[in-house]
Amino acid sequence: MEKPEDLARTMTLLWRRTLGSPQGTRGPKQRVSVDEVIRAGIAVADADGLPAFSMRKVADRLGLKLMSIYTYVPGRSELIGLMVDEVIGEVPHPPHRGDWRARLEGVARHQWDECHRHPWLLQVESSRPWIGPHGCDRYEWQLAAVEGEGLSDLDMDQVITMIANFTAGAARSSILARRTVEDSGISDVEWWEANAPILEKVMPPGAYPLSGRVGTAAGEEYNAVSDPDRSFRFGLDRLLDGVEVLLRANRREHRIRGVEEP
Amino acid sequence: MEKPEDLARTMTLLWRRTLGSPQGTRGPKQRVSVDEVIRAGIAVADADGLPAFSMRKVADRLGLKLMSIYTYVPGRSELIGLMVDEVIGEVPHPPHRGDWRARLEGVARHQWDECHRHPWLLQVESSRPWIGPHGCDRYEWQLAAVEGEGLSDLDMDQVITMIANFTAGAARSSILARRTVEDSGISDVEWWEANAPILEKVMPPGAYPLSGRVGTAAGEEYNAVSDPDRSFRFGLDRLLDGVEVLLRANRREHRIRGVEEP
DNA sequence: ATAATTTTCCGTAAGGCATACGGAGTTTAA
DNA sequence: TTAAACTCCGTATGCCTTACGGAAAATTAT
Repeated sequence: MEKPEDLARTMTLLWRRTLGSPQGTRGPKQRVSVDEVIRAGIAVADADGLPAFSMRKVADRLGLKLMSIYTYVPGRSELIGLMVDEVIGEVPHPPHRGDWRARLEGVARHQWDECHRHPWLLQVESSRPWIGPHGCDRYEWQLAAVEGEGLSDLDMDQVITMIANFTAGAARSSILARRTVEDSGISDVEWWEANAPILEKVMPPGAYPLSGRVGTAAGEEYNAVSDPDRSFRFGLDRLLDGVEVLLRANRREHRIRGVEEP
Repeated sequence: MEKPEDLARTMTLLWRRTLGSPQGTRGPKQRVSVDEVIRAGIAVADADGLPAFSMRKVADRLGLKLMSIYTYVPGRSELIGLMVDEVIGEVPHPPHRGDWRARLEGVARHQWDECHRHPWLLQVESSRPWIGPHGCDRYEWQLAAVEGEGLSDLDMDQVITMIANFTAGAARSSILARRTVEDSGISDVEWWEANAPILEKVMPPGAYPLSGRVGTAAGEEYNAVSDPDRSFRFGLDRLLDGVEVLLRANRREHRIRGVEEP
């Protein structure tokens, strides 16, 4: 579905800062820049989400007509790829400080914040992952957080992947919950008024003993049906405890084999 | 954006097995059933994914015309809600066996398999989560996996949420990777032919030392850019190690307080 | 200075989508 | 027998992406 020439063109757009603009200079000047198109795209996606993200809205925001956008980027999905790499580079990766645990927490928190700044990131499903400059920097920075702790190269990759997967899942829950309260055009009251009579009819008392007990406890503690931020911290703590178990096991094995430790 | 009467209607559709069909019997008989509509919807989503899921395709599959579908379900998003609950009930939850670790592994694996059977599940973003019968059963079953291990009600909820979040994130990666090799219309060769010259120009040797080292090791081991199933198992093992740490800490605290243990 | 070339901007149109509305026909209840 | 309720569906509105081609602008070649 994707033409090879579009692929090459998108790659040169992704790496435009490194490559410069090697175009012939004939023809009228462009009224805006690729960067402006990308930033406008991000603004639209931030405001409306990815399903409602349209080329027309990007054009409107720039004072251009719809079809002009296609002289800047090959198409919608390529523009989204460019937006993703742009957003990854938005907040610089802070230098790593503290022990491995603090560093990994930083990596996870960085991704968590990013997902909440641009909730459409988790809606992106490109057929090919684009290899852009900021994505590459990100991976290098993530790996640096676990370098020098005695993990194998493979386990370094696995640990990073695990953190990223968990964070993505938790952020997805969080964003979905936020959308629920924010932009569903129906109020909590209306929602309960419509649901309660049916749920009462359909759930005999004692039908869901554990759900009832736990749901009540959770509801009282959270004052809501869930507390995504808290779930993120809880899960991350357990995950890092698990990493600690792995690191300890590695160190023990090294000692048995007679390898020196710092 | 959602009308209250549609909400109530969808709830009675969700719980149709429990409620029966309390409709007046006037007018022509329906040519198909709601269940058939839902199953047709699932078939379409399985085949084409959620973005390409359309009411017209559902109608075509049932031998009906487009607008007739709207006499069965209020609209597209409500139909998707019904499809989700249907799919959750598709494979019965097996009774829990073994220790807590085996049980939680079963819970995670159940969700993992489900996501791969119906990859569109992770594309669903409803404004309101529908409370359906199978979803309720699922939560009860998940909680039963950690009941009786000395966790507080709140921590039971947190542990389940954590497993679900991680599994969702890992499954998302897995499904994205699968789609990349399967249905992007461009071959691996074409992809590299378009990317390699630019990447060579743009990545001086030594620019990404850790990525280079780890990426090479991972590539050789996986024979691919990633191995999602392996990442899932790795992450789940670390996660469960982390739960074990929590359980141990709980037990120690109980002992200090002089509470009996089984 | 003039012609050729390249590039931008954009109008139009094709083909997809959800769904609001209303009409025709069918079945049951009054 | 008539009124009501319900199903099926044709039509229309208003979104969406993107292929194609034309007009105008800016540079390069002559």
